[in-house]
Amino acid sequence: MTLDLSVDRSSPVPLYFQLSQQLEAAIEHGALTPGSLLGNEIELAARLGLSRPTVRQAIQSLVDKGLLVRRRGVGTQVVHSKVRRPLELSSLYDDLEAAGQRPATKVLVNTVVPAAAEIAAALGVAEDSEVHRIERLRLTHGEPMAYLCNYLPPGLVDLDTGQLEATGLYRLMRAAGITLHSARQTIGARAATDGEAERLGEDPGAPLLTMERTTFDDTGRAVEFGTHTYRPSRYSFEFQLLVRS
Amino acid sequence: MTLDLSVDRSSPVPLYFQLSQQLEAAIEHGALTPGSLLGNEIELAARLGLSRPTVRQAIQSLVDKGLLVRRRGVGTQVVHSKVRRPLELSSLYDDLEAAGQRPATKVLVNTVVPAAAEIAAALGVAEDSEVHRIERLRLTHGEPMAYLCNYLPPGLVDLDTGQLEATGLYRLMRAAGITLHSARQTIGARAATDGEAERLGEDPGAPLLTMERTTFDDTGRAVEFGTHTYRPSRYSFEFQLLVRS
DNA sequence: TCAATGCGTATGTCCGGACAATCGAACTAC
DNA sequence: GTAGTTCGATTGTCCGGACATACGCATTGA
Repeated sequence: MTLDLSVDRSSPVPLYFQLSQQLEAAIEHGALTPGSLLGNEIELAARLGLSRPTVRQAIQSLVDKGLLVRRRGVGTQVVHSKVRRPLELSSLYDDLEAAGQRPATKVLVNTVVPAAAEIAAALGVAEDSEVHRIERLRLTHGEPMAYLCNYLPPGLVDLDTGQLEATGLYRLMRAAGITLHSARQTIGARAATDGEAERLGEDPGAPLLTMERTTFDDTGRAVEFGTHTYRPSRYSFEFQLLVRS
Repeated sequence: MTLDLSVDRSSPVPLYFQLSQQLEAAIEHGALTPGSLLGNEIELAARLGLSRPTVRQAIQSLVDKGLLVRRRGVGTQVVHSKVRRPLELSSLYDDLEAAGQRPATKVLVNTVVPAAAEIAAALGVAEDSEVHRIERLRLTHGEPMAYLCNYLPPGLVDLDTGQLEATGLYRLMRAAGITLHSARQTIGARAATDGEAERLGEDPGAPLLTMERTTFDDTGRAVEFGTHTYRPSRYSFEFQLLVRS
């Protein structure tokens, strides 16, 4: 069966984007079965009344997502494996919400403190200058799941405790006009201290999953530094990687 | 100072790639300082004797890498933050080698076993069909750092114990003509069992960092499944993320 | 003084075409 | 029958141009 594709030239949505979305939907929906050829670009362009560069741009975006593979002299085919999340920079809150977990947040601390050396270095501010400090407990199904401690440079976001409990930190930052660009992460493990064990409902010495992250906006400014600890029985990092070729 | 750029039209290397490499080198080297504008595409194309699409392709590849940011009506500027590793699908061996650690590998088991249910499901083969099983101990500075257990479908790679001790598994697979495409990973933590503690030189119940991974080639075939455990005092996952926009 | 408007500039999108490089298969010669 | 060759198909690279869109800034107006 030939795929039912069409584009709307009166729409403000770019043509290549319309096409790539339709192709992605067709793959998701099963209309394009894994391993099948996509048909050559020239003919596809002619069929849709588009130019080849436009069609190529649409296909390329799906190749970058890992859904398609191009082979010179052969064609473009659909990759078998179901790519779920190519590991984007996401907030724990969004992740849980997407998984249908209905997360709850309890703000333990929301204050301004002088920056310790490590914090100042990560955020690129002067030592002992004032930074925001937020401590939160994230719960699912009424049980604590993670303890989140974050630091932010002053003046970037208005950190309202009520909003922090209703949504994620990243969403607040984006709403404040910050363009998130990249983040440097370290994931490790260690034994719980007495205080951590108490907060998370674990025993002292129990294994904890830890994550440390510094986030940058598109000007290269550090906009957030956080140290998180997770209960490994209730959370693990799961993601999909693509080879960069 | 105007940047010293040039392309070699007689080279088989694509022009856009030559340009992107020179730009990347200039950024790395500091000739292009963070935050500086790159100059408009039209003029850059004219200066190099290239067309604008070619210049755009070069710039776009660096934008995808997170080194540049485009702003319509403004220009293209260099991002401040130093992007190190955009989290590619890499082997532990290569990572350690790149860090100058000189890793050592001890192959504990290299055999063929019937696939248990979990393994068969991950690799997409029939239960109890034969699969390769490899158990390795990775050491740095003479100390154990990770215990790696991997399963591979039969007939893909010739698993020579000597080669396994001299290099990483991924390198062997690539050498065997396998095109690695994507991998699904889960990172977590748990307490060490008695056997694990013994192998890694930790105490029973000590926190361990765990990673489970299934790797696929570009036809969507699962080509490897592995469960790894790391000593958190000696290893943690460190990487850089980019927002997909 | 401050807000609204207009303009220049740069990137975003799209077109139509050309030639090269590579893969797979059919074909041919031994 | 097998190995080497040719050839068609398809993607890779590159060109030159056109118009749309958004941002920053200067100008203008209230």
